[in-house]
Amino acid sequence: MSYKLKIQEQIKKAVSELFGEDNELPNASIERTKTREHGDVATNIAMVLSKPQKRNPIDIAEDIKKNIKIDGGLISHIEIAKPGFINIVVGDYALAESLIEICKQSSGFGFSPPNSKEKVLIEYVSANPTGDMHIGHGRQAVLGSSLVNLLKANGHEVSSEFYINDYGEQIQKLSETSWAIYKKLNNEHYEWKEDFYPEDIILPFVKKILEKTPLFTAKEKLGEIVKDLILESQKELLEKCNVKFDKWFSETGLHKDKKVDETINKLKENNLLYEDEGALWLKAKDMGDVRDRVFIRSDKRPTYLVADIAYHIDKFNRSGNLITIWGADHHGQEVSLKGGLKALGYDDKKLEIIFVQLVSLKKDGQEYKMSKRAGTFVTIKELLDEVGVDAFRYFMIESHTDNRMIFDIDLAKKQDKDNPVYYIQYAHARCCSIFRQISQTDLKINTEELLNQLNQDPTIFMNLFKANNQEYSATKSLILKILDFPDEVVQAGKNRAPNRIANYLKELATDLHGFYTSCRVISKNNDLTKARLGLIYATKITISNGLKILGITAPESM
RNA sequence: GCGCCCGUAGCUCAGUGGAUAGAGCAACCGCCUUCUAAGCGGUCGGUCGGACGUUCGAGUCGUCUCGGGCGCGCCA
Repeated sequence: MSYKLKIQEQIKKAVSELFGEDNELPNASIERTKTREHGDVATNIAMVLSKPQKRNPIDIAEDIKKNIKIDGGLISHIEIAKPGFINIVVGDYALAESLIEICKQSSGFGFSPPNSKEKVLIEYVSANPTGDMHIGHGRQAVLGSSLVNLLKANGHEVSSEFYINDYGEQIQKLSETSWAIYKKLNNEHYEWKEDFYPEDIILPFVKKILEKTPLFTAKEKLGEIVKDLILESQKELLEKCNVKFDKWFSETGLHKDKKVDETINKLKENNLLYEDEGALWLKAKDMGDVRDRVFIRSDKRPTYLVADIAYHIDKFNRSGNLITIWGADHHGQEVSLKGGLKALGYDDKKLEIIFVQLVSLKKDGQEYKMSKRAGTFVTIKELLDEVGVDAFRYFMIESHTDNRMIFDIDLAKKQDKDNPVYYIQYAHARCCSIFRQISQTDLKINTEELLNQLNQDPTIFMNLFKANNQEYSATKSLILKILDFPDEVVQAGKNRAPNRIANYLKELATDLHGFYTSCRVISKNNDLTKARLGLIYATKITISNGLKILGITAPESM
């Protein structure tokens, strides 16, 4: 049990002794303080109790304080502050005990037991197989893969999926484009339409195919192979970014298996469709949408939206909880998708759609929309080649998904050194470096033996606190920060916000660097050296576990 | 016009209703005979777009308003 929970229990006990057991206080909390002047943790419980008890919060706080044991073990000091805060200074012994727990849990520190929570299926990226993925897809890819890791860290059974839009207009257009390029390469007459995909992107794929199979009679066949090649290249690129999917789900398969027809029939049975101008429409406006939506075109082909409902039904049949990540430009589809699902008896609250705001570009101080034609288009590959996968992922995960990302190309290129990811990685490398050093000294400290010792005996860690003020302060800050990690993982998971982990790691790195600067780890004092080594080990583990969630490497040296 | 998202330091952004709003970059001043200076310490920088409300307490919640982005196709 964490020191925080232990303190919480003590307070609960004190409160129930004073005011009775049945005090439900949803607004009461115990949280880490921002400044040392307010202790290490604080609770607002006296202020929350003030109204129902009709008493001054300060008086209540004083009473609670009297009922709490202050012996330097769990709690070493309590102070009542202004409006009614109870500020608590955590005892050194409780911290030493907590450090032991971390060493024991090691690479599992901060993580809930695997598959201890419900199943979640996350669908993301799902880019069209029609060419290069831009950094907008990159943002979704990094978010999605980090979220997969994050929810796993929270104990969920998670699977991930990429929905391949290999059906309909887009793929038709891909066939037409490929066919025209094919004809051109054979010096035959060809027609180039305005809305075709860019020649420079499709051309290499067609060329590659023609090396093996020079003759084609059907453009659909050619288009099919081009699509497969593009998919393969997307897969490779995403894997380079540490983005992997458990399943690549084909939209065409959905049509072949009559899943789309089934969905249409069910919607018909439920009287949710009507005919107009030769097309079948969903009564979406009744569901709160801005207008009704076409589900079957007048030429009898189903639209993307009805296929997406069929796809989500398929996902629901495989997993109780769904997360779908979309670019913000798709938010208009949410109401009809959820409305359709709800009307067919699925719980739309079990489908969570995360909208990732768009990425726009900044070049020479001016903002642009990403556009191939205007030359303001940055692909994942370009950026990846420029800054490497770690910096790429950090860049993409750093800011919250609700924020529009304005991507400064020049800054990103410059950022190879300035990127905060190196600050975090350097902290990890420093920890590793100390362990390398210790093996070279004549100190009789064997790392493995030390860790075995640290697993059981808190008295070794008590040596950490025999220090001057500056050392003590740096040490305690670092310990408290490490101990925040499990809470951060939970909070980040609940909020679907892996960027919080990035933020947390930055703060942890700051505390490590601070500790490193003011506390020398390897010294003549053997006990102190052991204790500090243990703390460095705990730090290293925490950074590494956090970076693992973000899909970023934790280098041993830099 | 309607719907979704965002307005926090010069720039990029953090900030589960808590106390004196924080980092990084940029600018300026310091710190390497000792475990990696990709580091540390300090200075400068703010009407949290604005107004009203809820609350013991609001950057955070609500209403309104101003500014920006996106969407409102028989495209996906």
